[in-house]
Amino acid sequence: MPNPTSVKDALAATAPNDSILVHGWVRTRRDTKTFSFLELNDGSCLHNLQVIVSSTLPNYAEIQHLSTGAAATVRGRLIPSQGQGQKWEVAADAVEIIGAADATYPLQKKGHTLEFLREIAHLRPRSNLFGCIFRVRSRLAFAIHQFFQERGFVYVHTPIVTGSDCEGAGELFRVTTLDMKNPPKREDGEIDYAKDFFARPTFLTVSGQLEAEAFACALSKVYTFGPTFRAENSNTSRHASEFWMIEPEVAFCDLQDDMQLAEDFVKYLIRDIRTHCADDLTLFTRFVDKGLLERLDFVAERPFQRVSYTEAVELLTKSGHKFEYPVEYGTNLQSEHERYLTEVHFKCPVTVYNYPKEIKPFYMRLNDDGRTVTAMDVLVPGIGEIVGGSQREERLDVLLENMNRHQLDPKDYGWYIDLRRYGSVPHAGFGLGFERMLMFVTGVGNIRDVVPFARTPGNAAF
RNA sequence: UGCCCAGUAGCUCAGCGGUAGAGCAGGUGACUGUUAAUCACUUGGUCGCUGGUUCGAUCCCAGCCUGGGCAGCCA
Repeated sequence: MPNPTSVKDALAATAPNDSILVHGWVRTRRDTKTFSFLELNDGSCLHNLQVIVSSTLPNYAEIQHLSTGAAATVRGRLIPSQGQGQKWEVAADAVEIIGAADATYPLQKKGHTLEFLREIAHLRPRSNLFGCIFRVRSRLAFAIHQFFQERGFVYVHTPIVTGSDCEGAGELFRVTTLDMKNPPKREDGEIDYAKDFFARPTFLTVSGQLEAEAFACALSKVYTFGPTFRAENSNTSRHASEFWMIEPEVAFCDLQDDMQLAEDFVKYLIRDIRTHCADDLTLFTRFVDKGLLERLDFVAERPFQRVSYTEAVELLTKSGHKFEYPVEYGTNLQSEHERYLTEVHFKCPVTVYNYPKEIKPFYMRLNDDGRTVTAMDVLVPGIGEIVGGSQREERLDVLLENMNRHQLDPKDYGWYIDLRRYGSVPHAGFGLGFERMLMFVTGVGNIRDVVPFARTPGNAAF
């Protein structure tokens, strides 16, 4: 009995093979008088393997009832196809029905809406589009590790359950084993988390940055790549409650280095997907976003535009463009402003840096002007913010002052402050939203469609 | 969370104050090295839920539920 061959390998064959074994799911069946065409897909690639099933096979009557979605194993000979459209096909000697699928199988041969497919998240990876998306997702994750590993970065697993609720990146999910119906109470009537599992309040992490800083101040170049959780009631096509984030953190690194790293990183990922997921990208180009390949190449080849926040505000004010929200110094750039910069004015990714200190978190390094901090955001056409980063405040006194200004209690940040007390060095890092990068690379417009089983407000089915 | 849009067959949609139609899928048959095959016939619906208006509601109104778009928060 031969070892199973993947559809991908079968289609890439360089010579016929008179004994081949293929597993897969039936995509479609077409009958003729003396034989049937069976298209088998096993997810190894976008394409199906065409199988010729002769009516002389003993179980041919059963095979004629094989419908879309059924699982089958085929033994036979890989031969050059007589028809157009594929180089190889399999002439079956035996077809074993492993798992039938009846008429209630929800996936048709015809296209479905993305909204419908979301409701059958357990079956949608069997569609062409989602097969492509999740193969690209896998490759993108691999490329991320490759980029950092090639450059001597150390992969750090920062905690998912965190004891600090003060990372300043949004609402947190509480982690508790207390009995919600009858929680232990303190004398003041508040819930007594000292009696909880970790003997303190705990949450799901919103960022591994602070912990990554600790490791960067020891291993010099580190990165995290893991799940993060935000309990924000965000209902948009680019927010999820559970998403993956890549957070490099580099010691002896300033904002300029940081911006360069982010730019090199994004370009590397695009080039990697461009060369390793060519087939999948053609499907996105055909059915999702006609301009995808051009945009990817454009972004990979051209330098990102860099403008300071102050320049960006001036540029937007002078543009003469009417915005729904006015542009003024000291407020966050609105989506429409970011879109104007990256889609209309520069028509390429834009790195905006040096934001007013008031609108950024306490850990960002204060610039010499005393009014801005070394923050940077990378904005890309179609998605908006994909990277957010900064050089961190390494000066103990300034950090404490920042915390004071943000009304944070240094007691809650003991270990973090320690990093400035012992061998403190300039360091910087950023966070890149994995799903947003995946959206950019595939052209898919909704974050719910690049996550295997998406978690969004009001939705954690599956 | 706010504003806007939509819920009709398994899917994608049309329709209309007098309780419904198409294409695809499914079934049957024909035809064919086909490839989202083709052709003929055919099964299939409490028109999201609950109230209200009306002689009569799938259609008009209100509330609710679900989905989507945009905005805020961010990655």
